[in-house]
Amino acid sequence: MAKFVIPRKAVYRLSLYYRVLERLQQNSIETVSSDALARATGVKPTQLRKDLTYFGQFGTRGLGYKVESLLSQLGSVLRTTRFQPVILVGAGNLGSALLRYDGFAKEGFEIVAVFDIRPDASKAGRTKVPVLPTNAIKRFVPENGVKLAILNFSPLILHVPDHVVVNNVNLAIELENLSYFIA
Amino acid sequence: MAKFVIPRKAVYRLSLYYRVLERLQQNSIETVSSDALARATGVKPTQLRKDLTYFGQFGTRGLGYKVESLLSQLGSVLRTTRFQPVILVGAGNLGSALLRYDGFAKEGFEIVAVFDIRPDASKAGRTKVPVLPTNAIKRFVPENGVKLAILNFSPLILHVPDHVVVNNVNLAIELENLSYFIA
DNA sequence: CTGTGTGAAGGCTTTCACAGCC
DNA sequence: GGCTGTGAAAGCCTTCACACAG
Repeated sequence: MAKFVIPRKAVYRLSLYYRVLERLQQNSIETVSSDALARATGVKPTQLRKDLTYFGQFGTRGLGYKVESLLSQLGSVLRTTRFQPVILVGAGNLGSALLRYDGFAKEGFEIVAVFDIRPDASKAGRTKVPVLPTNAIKRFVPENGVKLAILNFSPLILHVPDHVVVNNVNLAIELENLSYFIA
Repeated sequence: MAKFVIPRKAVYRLSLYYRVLERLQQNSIETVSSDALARATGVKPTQLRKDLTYFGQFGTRGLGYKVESLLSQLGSVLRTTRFQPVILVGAGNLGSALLRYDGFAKEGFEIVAVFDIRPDASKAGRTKVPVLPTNAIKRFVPENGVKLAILNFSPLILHVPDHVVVNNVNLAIELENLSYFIA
């Protein structure tokens, strides 16, 4: 399974497929075609099939995919990626709102710490998660088994070593960008 | 200015450049090279220059870019995209946290309504923004001058006409995806 | 000689077209 | 006949190499 040749975006979509499959299973639907699954996910059927082939052959020609089996197989691809300790950078309004967002916990991610340039007590407030100064990241990460998944809500660009993966989240920019494409 | 040939991602980065330039201006820095601006934004210098050429020629060879002038020119490219009324889909924990997030207002976006499948009163709670049932979107949008910038925090795929631009935000998926690339 | 502007090359991702299996 | 699996083609975006201006 040549992991390095798999497009990033294909992996991303795997998560989308997984979620739709969960819903199908809840509704006792047993098989699904690439066409139906693709439409529910907002992608093209050929893309879905292509994405799956990066990881193996899961379907039956002429029939489609067994929901349960595909779910468990995608699960085992994604499983390794769950239950990761995560840190947040930026404890502003958005970052601290996310601390109270239980969606992460449901998905198996534990936010173990938040970092902010000015970590004042008020921000920690209602949560048990420590709010630490940004410059403490370097020490914290190896000491706490954070395998370096970082969600960055601050307006700063984090310069990190190659093995560190950062996801920058700036919703205002997302929006601005979005609206550029309006008429 | 052949707008249709401009890569989406280039437009996105324009917003990033704009923000860094604002900071530079606040610090009374007058000129900046593509190299410095690129590093501050986390992109490659050639990419920055290429991005800018989609919109015109803003620099001086051998010297760099005048911060103020570039700022105002990028501003006029992006300006049209600001002060757009926006609707949110999904009033769960994350969506309602965002209602209290003042970052959007600062950037010139006004959230005019939130839609949710089950719009119970508790969700509206502390805010003035109405929480409406999802099926009211169709009527609401044209009636309220929403030019269809939609931030979707629900786990649903929104099927919309081509002229509608949707930004799907599912942070749990972002994270899951992020962690796939860790060791 | 420094640093921008840009055609051309390269790389990555999506889409096509159709072979292969149920 | 229906639907998956997949090499090949197309499309999109990034990077390179260098011309050109100050």
